Amino acid sequence: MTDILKEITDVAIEGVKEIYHIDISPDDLLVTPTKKEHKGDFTLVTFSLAKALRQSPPQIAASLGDYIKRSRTWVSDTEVIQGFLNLSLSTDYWSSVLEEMIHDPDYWKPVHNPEKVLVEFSSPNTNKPLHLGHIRNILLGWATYKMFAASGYDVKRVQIVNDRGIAICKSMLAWSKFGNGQTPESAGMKSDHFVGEWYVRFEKEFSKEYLAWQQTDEAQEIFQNRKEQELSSAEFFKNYKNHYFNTYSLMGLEAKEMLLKWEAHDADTLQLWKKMNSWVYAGFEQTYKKLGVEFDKLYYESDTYLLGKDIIEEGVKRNVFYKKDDGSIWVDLTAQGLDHKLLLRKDGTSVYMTQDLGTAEKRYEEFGAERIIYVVGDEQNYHFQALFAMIASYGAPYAKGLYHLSYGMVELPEGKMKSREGTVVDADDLIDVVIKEASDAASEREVLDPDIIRKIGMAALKFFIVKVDPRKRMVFDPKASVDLQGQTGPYIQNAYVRIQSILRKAPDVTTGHASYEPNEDEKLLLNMLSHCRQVIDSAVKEYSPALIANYAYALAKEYHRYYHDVKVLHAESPEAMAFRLKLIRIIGQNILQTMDLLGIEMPERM
RNA sequence: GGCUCCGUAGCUCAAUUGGAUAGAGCAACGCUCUUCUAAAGCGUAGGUUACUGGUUCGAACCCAGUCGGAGUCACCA
Repeated sequence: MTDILKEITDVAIEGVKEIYHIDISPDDLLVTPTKKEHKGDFTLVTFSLAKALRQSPPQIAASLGDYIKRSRTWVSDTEVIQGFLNLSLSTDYWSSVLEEMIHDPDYWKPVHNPEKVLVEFSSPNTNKPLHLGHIRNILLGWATYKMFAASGYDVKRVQIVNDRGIAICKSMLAWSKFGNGQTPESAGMKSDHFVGEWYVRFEKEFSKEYLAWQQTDEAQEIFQNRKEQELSSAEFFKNYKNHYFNTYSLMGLEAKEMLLKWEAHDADTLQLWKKMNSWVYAGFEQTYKKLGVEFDKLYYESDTYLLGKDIIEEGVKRNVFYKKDDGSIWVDLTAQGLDHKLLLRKDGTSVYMTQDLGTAEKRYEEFGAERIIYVVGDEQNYHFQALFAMIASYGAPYAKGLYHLSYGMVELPEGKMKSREGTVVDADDLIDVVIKEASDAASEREVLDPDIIRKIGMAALKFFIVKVDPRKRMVFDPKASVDLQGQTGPYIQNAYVRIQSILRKAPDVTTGHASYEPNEDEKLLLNMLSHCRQVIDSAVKEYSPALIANYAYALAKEYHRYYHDVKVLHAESPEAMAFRLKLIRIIGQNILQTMDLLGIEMPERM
């Protein structure tokens, strides 16, 4: 009786055949947990059968109810309301559910084939520290890794580090111009923040230069001849900034020269690049550690940015891609509802798309990954659509296993984060704030272990983010995220802690509980626990750790109420105590395990 | 403007994929600690699921249109 939903479906199909002599498939039936306000544990919805069986839903429900009750001992009672058939399951059934859970510590895990899966997440640029957007990415990536692994998949965690390009050159340039040989140590700063400061410095100096240029005759003439005459000066120059950087800017020129030198393997440039990147990596490492994540393999863009060219060459030969007169190479994706995409510039250098092709190929060769999950923000939806369509177009064996786990942007209550306006929430700052908040709250109670405080603060932060459906944009309210009450990580931790507190005081119990009849709350808790597997399976199928978060919260909430209503250690009978001790132990384990899938740790006390 | 996604209580989010009277938390108000941890529990109040129409036994969910928001449409990543 491992899968009660299947059992119910089976007996219903059997019943329909017996009574109506008609074959139906499991897809024709819907079995759901019974709504709390009605009596029963599971509900069979019969409306969809009405047409095929030529009878009204209440009649069908009644006859099926009779049949099921007659033929299955584990159904103790049935009730028909409209076309809903509510089934109550027997005490024996619930008792056996508890026993199965006790004897199978992995009862909550869905089972899948050990398919090889790669999860790519985090994937930062090396010119500045991690921020709130990365945190959502990292937590989603980590939870995805954990839930796939728990379901039996062979999962590898990777990130691609965007360690080259114009952005890091900006930091490098500003540091070499204005840095006077400062180091993170001499400046007393976390090393990735230190590098970020130089990026900011570049932007500041560049803005100054740009502003000054706007006053020149050259700039004014361009402004006068603008296509969109309705634009104000400020609006026009805001849009023109990128173009200015690439054409007139001296600093832009210097940065681009630096990039060229880097590509030409200029020794000094490479040395500077290595130095600054090593600072950034040291900083990232600390942040990852605080977030409790690690990786199996790091890919560096500096190693991969030339990949993919042979695929393109091959594709041109096979007429999958085409060459324009100027020598650039393109792919036509109009058949897939997309447009033409560039793959190789006319000078033969590659673009982002090119290396993505190469990297996917490389990963398939290295890991034999049958599925690659890219955790990347939804602003890149189109890019991945094109990428996957393209890979499919040349018939790569791994094409069908590619998935873009697209998540929505994190916004602040006052709107979008903008680095230019300094409204970006830094990852390290945020972590400090939530831990500080946990510490303040703890000091009002009793003095607590710093490690417990850390767990509580991180739980608040992580749960706040991971409980939201990844696909949706979310608003991150810093004040609400440090909340320790209500629908939060610490609320769930508190349920766990209360269980541990009881278990610490519990005597060794040898009494059986066979004669104990569980009450409604206990049946509900067991019901929830036995659903855990389906929840995680849905989370895996939908790539949504939020489902697990919502499950864990619902379980904790139900437990808190149960805790309030029922005594475990001072139960009315030894059988009741035996039953409840087993039950709460399972609940505790389940909370621990499901929260672990989200990267959230449980303290023993709080 | 084209394409994609979104719109649920004052705020942040759910809703078992088309099922019963749309649920939680926060904020507000009122209760409950000599009790296994009150970071908790209980109650009150809060909704025309943006709007209009359609599909059907049944719609927050599917279809059409309208309004509002976001993303994207780079020889950037």
